[in-house]
Amino acid sequence: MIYLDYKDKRPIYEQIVEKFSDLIVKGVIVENEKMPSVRTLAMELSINPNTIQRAYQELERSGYIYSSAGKGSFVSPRSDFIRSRHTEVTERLKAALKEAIDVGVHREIIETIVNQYLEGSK
Amino acid sequence: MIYLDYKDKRPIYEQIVEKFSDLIVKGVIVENEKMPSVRTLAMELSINPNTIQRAYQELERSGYIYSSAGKGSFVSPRSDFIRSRHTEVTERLKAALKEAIDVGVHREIIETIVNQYLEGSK
Amino acid sequence: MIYLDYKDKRPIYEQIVEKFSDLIVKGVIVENEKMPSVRTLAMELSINPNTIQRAYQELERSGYIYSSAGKGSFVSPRSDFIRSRHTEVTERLKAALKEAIDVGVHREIIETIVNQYLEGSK
Amino acid sequence: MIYLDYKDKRPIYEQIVEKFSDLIVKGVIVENEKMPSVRTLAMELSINPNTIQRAYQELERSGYIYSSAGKGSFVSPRSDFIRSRHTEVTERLKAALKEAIDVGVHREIIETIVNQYLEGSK
DNA sequence: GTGGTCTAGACCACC
DNA sequence: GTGGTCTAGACCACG
Repeated sequence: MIYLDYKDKRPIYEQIVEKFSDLIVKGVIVENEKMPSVRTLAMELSINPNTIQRAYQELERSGYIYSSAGKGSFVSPRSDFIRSRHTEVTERLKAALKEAIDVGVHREIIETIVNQYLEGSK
Repeated sequence: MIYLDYKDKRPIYEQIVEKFSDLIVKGVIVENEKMPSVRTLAMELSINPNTIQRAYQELERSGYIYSSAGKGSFVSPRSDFIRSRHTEVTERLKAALKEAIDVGVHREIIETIVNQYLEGSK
Repeated sequence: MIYLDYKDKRPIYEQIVEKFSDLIVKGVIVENEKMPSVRTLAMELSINPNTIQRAYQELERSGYIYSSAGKGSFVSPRSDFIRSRHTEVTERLKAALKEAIDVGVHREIIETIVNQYLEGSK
Repeated sequence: MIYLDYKDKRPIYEQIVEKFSDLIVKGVIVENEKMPSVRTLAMELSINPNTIQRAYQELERSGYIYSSAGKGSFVSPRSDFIRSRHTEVTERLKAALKEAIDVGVHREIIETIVNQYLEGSK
């Protein structure tokens, strides 16, 4: 379900956060579905439970999951995080656009790229 | 000429690299212009010369500047780095677009954002 | 009669205690009225009877209910707990006021908030 | 500077967060002042550095301090956290008021308490 | 020296 | 069984 990339220089817990938030955003894991337990996932990835714990903690802070001791961790209802995710993503888009313009990429090139992606998503 | 942001989580040397690469890309510092010496810049920013040294190394590795022993560091000719910078920036733009679409941001919203920035740059 | 919030970080037994103590304080359940049996409530909420048991123990310890073996649990006479509940609640109010003042919230803002709530309760 | 209460059932890291946020809010520690290093504070309190780390991480997330590897942790400018602190504190006040009213504390008593504190702060 | 990450192993309350 | 906290000790990049 999840693979780690040890060549990636980002911390492991961050990779896990990214993987799961993706799965949740894309609807692969759905509302109120149970997340793998801290211990089992730790064994599966053969890393320390504390690292998983840290990742789950971040996922909870961002509203992707909720946990309750003794029961487990579960995926949050979509409405709880979808808004923040949108603004986060559009902020990144704005930054990328600003940088491209600053660096002097021609407007036509930017338009072409944007249109490609917008067409592809229809 | 350069200000440091201590609340920025990135290493200081990386901030310096970013600041100078920006200045160079935007043409504020031009081809073959002399970079401030490691020692004077270190004093100006009151940080360790090693940190400046490290930043200059990175700038050289990325092709933004070249150094000649005993004389100092100088800005590279534009053609040496401008292309790589462009592809780097457009890659980031593509990634941001893909993610926005994946997450389900409406096409109209993306178009509006893009147009805003393209208009602003005219 | 009672709903659980699984996103609440507090233990379930504590939520149950809070819900019932509220119902009792507000007079929804009255003196000497019988509490639902541990088993039926456990089934209704589909949780472990031990959890209900624990909640009832706490309620008894706090003086909200009393139980007699073989007969069930019953709501205590109001006078038994109402005083302690009042002091508890006013202590919390004092703490909140002190903190607001310490942090530097303007007196006018505090007054406005207080008046809003006092008006609303008329 | 900081004392731990081992009878307190809250986690240690949370106590530390509370102590420092108080010191910062009350201006005992001022803008850009250096926080004790993770290791020295750990030794002083004779607890594990990880626990301090966790506390500092929370303080940073809440905007009270900022940290940079290799340099240390520092108190944020007041403007960075004062707003969030105010809303947090007024929310707590509102909750306390609501509860007092729900439980049936007389309006006159609430008014008396509020006036006491408001007078005391003049 | 600093903060940040990770492991190994333990204990706790809750369910 | 679950998540949550804590300790002990290690390694890393940064300054």
